Amino acid sequence: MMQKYLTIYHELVNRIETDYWPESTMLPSENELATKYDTSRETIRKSLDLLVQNGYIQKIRGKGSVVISKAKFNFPVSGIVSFKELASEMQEPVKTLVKELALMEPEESVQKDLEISAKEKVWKVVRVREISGEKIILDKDYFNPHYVPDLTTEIAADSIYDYLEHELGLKISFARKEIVVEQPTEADRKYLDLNGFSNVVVIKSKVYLEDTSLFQYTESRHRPDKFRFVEFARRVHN
Amino acid sequence: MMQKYLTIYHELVNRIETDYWPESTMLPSENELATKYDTSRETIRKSLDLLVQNGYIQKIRGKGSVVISKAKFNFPVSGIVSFKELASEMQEPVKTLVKELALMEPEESVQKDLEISAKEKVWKVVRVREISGEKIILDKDYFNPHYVPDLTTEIAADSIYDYLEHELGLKISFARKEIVVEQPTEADRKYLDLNGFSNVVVIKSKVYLEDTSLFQYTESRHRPDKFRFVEFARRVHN
DNA sequence: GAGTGGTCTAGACCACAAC
DNA sequence: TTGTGGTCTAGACCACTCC
Repeated sequence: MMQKYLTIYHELVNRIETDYWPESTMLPSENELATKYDTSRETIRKSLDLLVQNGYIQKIRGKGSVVISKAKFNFPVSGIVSFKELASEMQEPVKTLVKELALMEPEESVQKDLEISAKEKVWKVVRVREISGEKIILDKDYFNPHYVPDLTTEIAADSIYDYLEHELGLKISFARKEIVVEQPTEADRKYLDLNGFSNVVVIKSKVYLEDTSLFQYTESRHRPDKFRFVEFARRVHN
Repeated sequence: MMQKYLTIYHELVNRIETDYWPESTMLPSENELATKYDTSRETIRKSLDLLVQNGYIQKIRGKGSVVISKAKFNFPVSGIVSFKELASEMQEPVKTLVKELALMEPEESVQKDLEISAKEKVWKVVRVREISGEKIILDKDYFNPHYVPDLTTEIAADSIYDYLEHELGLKISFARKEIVVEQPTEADRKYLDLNGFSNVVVIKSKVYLEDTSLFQYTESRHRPDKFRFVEFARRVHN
């Protein structure tokens, strides 16, 4: 049995996404919802908090909750969401090409990024993402073998995250990301269809497990014309 | 009197940022904190939720809350945080140059972005941000005059957000942002020290008030070598 | 004055981790 | 078995909006 507040949250999301409640509609009041779902107001508020965080509604004190949802879609900015998950929401056909997969002694910079002591080996995976037949993204992943003892080309071609979460039972929890623009490296020129572009957009991520251990460092290198990042942000007055 | 949970949140943030609780320390349990602050556990949990959202701690079921904070700093990515706020956290000297300020009939694209009917005028503000003597960022802001009737060069040179929030009493609430890479425009070439770069990173934002009305559209155009965006992301399993 | 969302309480039971 | 965080409840009072 799923938690009440999550069940209610999903039902409300559904009503918004199916336009049962179109944009700028007022939701029923918290008391009404509590009665309707036969629960307490605090539980309803927990569901509404999720709607607020995910950009579906805006609460207005003394008035109520307004639907503000718009089309929402992210372009592949990997790190905490798997490429397979993103690809499933995209229109264009996508393909993954595994270029490199090895357990090796890492370069010094990676050693530092993965916070690993010298001489420890790491998994290095290099993959190209092809979108509509063009090689757009170069993903370089490094895994701490303490958490990821084995990897195969089959896994890398499908979804490493699927494998980690469902086969190994790892619980991925949070990531620290950084987006910068860099000069293309040799590997970028070799593997990507750069079309003369003299920059690539790079998303660098450190990914952590539920117990706060760092297990992955990733660089996702994008051709700039195909890069797009969307965000919903709230102004905080803490 | 500030709300209890915010007061407690700030006190906990302070303990983390001053290294009273360094990284990977275990916080006192929720029950201990509730006793210590003479409050209920739910109130403590509200404070801890804020710490989680802002990347200070990670909660582990059955164990406790671990400090995960690292140095946190954002490079000027304007839209929902004012440049003045960002500048105050930066090391380098910054300067704002107002290049244009006028109430005018907007181009068609801006009309659309601001969701304004034809023939309505908008405030257009063009400003250059100089960092360590280099012209790095070009900010183009458009305001709906229904919410922002007056603007002056003095306000634009200092902080428009200060003026909106403290003088006009506007309550800025949320924004939808998009980050893309574009070719430099004529204005970019004219106003910025592009140093031969053939791309600019553009952050486009629509900014909304508490009552969900759209009042501002902004393009913040950055020289790519000085652009940097950092993010803390959680993996959601909703 | 009636209705809304914001805060806070004092309990309860649960799933999970550690011993 | 004990202690932790996760969920849920039924109430209370407040600040705010609207009529």
